This record gives sequence, structure tokens and C-alpha cells, in this order.
Amino acid sequence: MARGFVTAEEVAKRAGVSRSAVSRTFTPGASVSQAVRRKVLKAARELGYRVNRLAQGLNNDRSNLIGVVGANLSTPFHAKQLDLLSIGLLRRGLQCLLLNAADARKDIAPLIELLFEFRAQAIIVLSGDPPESIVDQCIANGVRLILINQKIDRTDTSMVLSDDSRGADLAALRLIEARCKKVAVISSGSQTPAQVRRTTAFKQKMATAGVEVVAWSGGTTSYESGYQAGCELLVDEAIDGAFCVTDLLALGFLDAARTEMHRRVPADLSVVGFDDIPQAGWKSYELTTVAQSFSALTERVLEALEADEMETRLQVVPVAMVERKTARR
Amino acid sequence: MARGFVTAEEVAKRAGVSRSAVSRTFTPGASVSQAVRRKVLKAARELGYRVNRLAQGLNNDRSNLIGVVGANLSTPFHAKQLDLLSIGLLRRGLQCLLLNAADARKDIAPLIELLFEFRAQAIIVLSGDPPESIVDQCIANGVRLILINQKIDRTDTSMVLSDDSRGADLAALRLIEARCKKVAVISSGSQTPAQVRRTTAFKQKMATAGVEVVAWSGGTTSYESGYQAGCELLVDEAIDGAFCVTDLLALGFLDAARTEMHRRVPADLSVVGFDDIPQAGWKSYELTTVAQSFSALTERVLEALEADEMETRLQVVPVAMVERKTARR
DNA sequence: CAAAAAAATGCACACGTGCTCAATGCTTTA
DNA sequence: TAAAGCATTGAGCACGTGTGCATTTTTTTG
Repeated sequence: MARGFVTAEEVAKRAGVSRSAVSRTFTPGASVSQAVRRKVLKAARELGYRVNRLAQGLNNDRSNLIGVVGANLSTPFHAKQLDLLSIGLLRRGLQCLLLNAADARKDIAPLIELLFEFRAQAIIVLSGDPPESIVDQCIANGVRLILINQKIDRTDTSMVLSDDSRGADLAALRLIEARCKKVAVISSGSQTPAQVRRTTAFKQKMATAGVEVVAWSGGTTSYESGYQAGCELLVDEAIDGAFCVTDLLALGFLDAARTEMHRRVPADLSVVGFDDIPQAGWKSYELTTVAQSFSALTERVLEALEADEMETRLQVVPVAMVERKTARR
Repeated sequence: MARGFVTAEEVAKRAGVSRSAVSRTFTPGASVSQAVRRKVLKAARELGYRVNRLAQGLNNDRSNLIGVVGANLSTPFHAKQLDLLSIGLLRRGLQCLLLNAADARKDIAPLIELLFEFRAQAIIVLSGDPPESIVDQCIANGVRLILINQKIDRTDTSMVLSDDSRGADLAALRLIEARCKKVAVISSGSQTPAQVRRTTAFKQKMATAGVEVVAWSGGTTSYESGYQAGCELLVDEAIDGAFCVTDLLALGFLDAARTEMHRRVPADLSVVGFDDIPQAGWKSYELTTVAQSFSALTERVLEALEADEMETRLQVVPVAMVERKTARR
């Protein structure tokens, strides 16, 4: 057998029919007789014929490709999200063209431009915010743009995001319930919009409740940063509560508190996280945290993808407190 | 501006040149005068022109797409691997078409066939083993197939895998060094080839050393399975060592041992894992484990991708013991 | 300045597919 | 049986691009 793929032409020749017949056989709803269909399918099977989707896409200008751009994909949060998303896309007959932006936030602009070249039907941004000009190009080219946990001030873009401020409020209320007198709020140095929203909402709620808040931020959104935060903050013995805007930070913080700074949790210190990644439920942590609904998030994203018109631009997904063992009752 | 993308034709018209000139402007090494090039670039910029890669791929039969198929992508191990892989592909100018096989092992055959339709240049399989017939089709169509941590008995396929049996030996030696008298070996019920290799090599090594081994396997490759294994196995008080063929299992096992079964690690019980996922280094665990080199694995994969001929089919990546605190000295 | 060499340019084809349109064959109706 | 209706079929165009080939323009050489 010659190198390369079999074309519809060759199948047609072998089956003794026209190329049109082959095309019709593989096009649902087209008009072909049973006899011809059978001959074509037989020949196709023998030759190992596969429709060429590139040619298909070129023709009817539907590539079936959905661009997914993100960064830090090994982070439990993003990994979980990508996992569900890629399954959902496949289930709906869409293909997932994944572009990983290494780390820098500003890398995503060229990646989106690359997706234009592949005529992606839609682009899903997992993290990082696209510059204004890119958004313009998307609508100019008729490419749907969907941002996850990212809010920009435009009405022509779909955004799906968890209710960060509500979640931060829940966290605040929980720490107040734990009778904390002085609490820390920990975020990473990358200052993603989601983290900023959580931080400010938390501060505000605590301010109205008259609880003292110290803010810490630094490093990447990682276990290590949380650990570092714990080591630096907990030299202050007055701190008896902490809200980590990300579970990963919270787990690092917890370990620092227990191992390095000798705090008993939740007796001496109450800790609340955000995300509810799988590790938060592990026995060594049992972190009390604000859960994002991964499934609801991806469900909304897929809906936004299929909606004929972008009737609802902004989808806010509710969050829920999951009670475990790191906050005092 | 009209809906849809700008074509080279339109750019040519605006720049007052032929379409060929446009094509050549964007083809490195083609012959165009500076004057024309400038005019074309100007027009392209104004119109927002992007080369259509689908058409490009159709023409010269290089799609630039690399298919990546896998399952359980939110697992720390696979997530890390996918992260590095997607970055590496992008860096080499290749695009990553990701197909997530939900969970079933047998789902990957249709996914690979789907990749044929997109004329993927190569297919990287992260997990699950492709049936013989699929492999045949790959070589028939000139699609390079690369399996990670999967070994099949063929000489026409690239395989990149960690040195499982060596790793299992290291684990065995370490538990012998810890003076264990009766050890457990824990694997998941899915019985992936990698897990089988590790289990059998471990058993064999222990047998020659005259140490009693009990094998446990069940559930999925998850924290929960490890936890369950711990609860079930450790009712036997004689067990003083365990080799979990995956870190995820090991972490669950550890938590069960400490929390539920009240063992002191490593005083009463030595535990060794395999993989060295990020969580293994967290302070609550500090798992002694056999490290796979993620970077080396992906490096070999990318090399196999670019190699002109598949000169080296089988790449075995060395593993290394990382000493932490769950095995007695 | 003339001739030769080199560079630049446009035309036309190929890539593999879906779909329209006219033509053909088959079935139903009067 | 003839006419009319309908399902089936094949030819040909369009999609957007890269490139070989012949032609024209520019540069270099003697």
C-alpha cells in the first residue's frame, strides 16, 4: 500500500461509482441507493478510507475545532477543569485544540492568533486575560470567545465565572463564626482577576464586621507560596484565622502552620480555602473550603458554545461552603 | 466588515498584486521583492489576514497537528505529563489536538480513528493500549505512533517508558534496607501494563530476598483506592512495609495507616511510592518514592516525534530513588 | 551599451471535499 | 400505455493555499 491516506476518488474507482456517490455515502441525509452505499462502504473498508476533515472544513468553513488556551495545566484546579472540558467537547463532536501558554500571562495573545489560522470555531480561555485587540479580532472574524473565571468589561463576549464575591463572603462569615479576632487573607503574586475579587470582597466583609485583616500575597499560585505565607505570617501569634483564595495555597499554609509554626488547627487557627480541589478532601488536610462546581462551570461553557446567539453573556455559577475540619465550630 | 475570515485573494486585490505574491510573502524563502512584500504586509495588517492552515495542510499534506489521546487527565501524573508535553509541542511549532477518553480503556480506538480524519502527523498515547489493528493502520497511513509507559510487542512503533522494573527493584531494596519482614504491594484494579511490570518485578526481587509479600489490588488508580487498601491490609499487624505502585495510591495508603489504622510511619511501617508527583513532597506526606523524570519522558517523546526515521523504537528512561521520610533508615 | 544572468511575477494546477444542477432511471397515477 | 412524479446519479464548481513553469523585469558582466 502506498504511503499517505486514501482519497474519495480512489474509493470511487474501486467501487465503480462516481466520487459524488462516495461523498454522499458519508454525508448523513444525502440521497444514495442502498446498492451504491453498500459498494462504497465495502470499498472504503477495504482501502481504509477516512474522510479528510481538513478538506471538509475548508469546503463548508466549519473546522469543528475548538481552541482551548490556558496555563499551568498541571495545577489541580486547571487539570480538573481541562479534564471535564475535553470530555464534554468530545461528547459533542467537537475537537479540542490545546495551546498551553507555558507560564507568562501575556503569551496568550499570539496563541489566540494561531487559533485564528486554524479557523477555530470558538476559543475558550482557561486563564489569563486576552488584550482588547484580540477580542475585537474575534468578533470581527465571527469566532466565539468564552472566558472562564475572567471578567472583562464587554458585552460581546461570553464569560462563565464562579461567584467569587459570594464565596469570599461565605469564607468571611465562616471565620467570623469561628470567633476569629485577627485574620490573614492569602493570595498569590500573580493577582489574577478572580483572586483579586475574592480578596477585596473578603476584606470588605471583614471590615464591616470589624475584624482585623492582614493581607499577604506573593509567589505563584502554588503549595509553596502558601507554605511561605504561613511561615511569614504566623510569627504573629495574634493571627487566629486565614482565608486562602486558592486551595493550593491553603494546603501549603496548613502544612506550614502545623509543621513549622506549631499551630493546632482548628483549635488555635481556622483556615478556609477556595476551589475544593480533590486534595482538599484528603485525610491529612480535610480542608474547609468554598467549592466551585467544576461540572456546572463546564456545563455553562458548553452551553455558551452551542447557543445560536450569545443571548446570555455573563453566567455566574453559584458556590457552596463545604464544611470539613479546619475551621472551628 | 463582513463576517468570516479574510483570504489571500482579498489581500492581493487591496495591495494591487497577484495572489501568488501574497502567498510568497508569507512563505519563508520564497522570492519576493521588498517593495511588493511591504505592500502585501500593509494590506494584510489592515485587513487582519491570517493564513488558513486547513488549506495549507490540504495542499502540502502537513497538518501540523499532533494527536494526543489519554484518560484521567486530572490525575496529577497525567496532568503534569500533559502540561509539559503541550508546552513542548507548541515550542516546536506543533499543535496539540487533545482527545480525552473519559475513562474506559477501550475508548481510545475510535479516538485514534478520529485523529486520522484530521490527518494528524503523529499520535501520542498517554494511557491505554491501542489494539493491534489501529497500530497497523497507523503505519499504513504513515502516521507516527508514540506510546508512553506502554510496551507492546512490535518493532514499528515508538515507545517511551520509565524503567519500571528497575524502579521496583529500588523500592524492594529500600524496604529490605528498612528491615521489613512482611510487605504489601498495592496496585489498582485497572492493571495497566506499567503497574503490572512494577508489581511483578517487586515480587520477584522480594522473593529472592526471602521476604514475605502480600499483593492487594482493586479500584481505580486513585487516592481512595490507596486508602481502602490501607484499611484492609493493615488489620494484619505483621505488615511493616508497603510498596504502592503509584504515588496517588501511596498517599491514600499513608493516610489510612496514620489516621485509621494508627501506625507510626516510618517507625512501625515503611512506605515507598512510585512517580514522584508534586504532592509526594508536601509536608504532610514527605513520601519516599521512585521518581519518574517527567522532563526526560517528554523530551524523548519530542525526539521520537522529530526523528527522520524511527531509528530507536524503544526508549527507556532511568528512574531514581528520592529519599524522604516514609521509609525507615 | 549589449548580452547574459538573476530575480521577480503571474498563470494555472493540485490538494480532497460538499453541494448545486441537469440528466437519467424508476415508480406511480390516470 | 403514456405521462407525470420522484429518487438517484454524475459532472463541475468552490473552498484557500503552495508551487512549477513560462514570462517579464532587474541586475550584473564583458
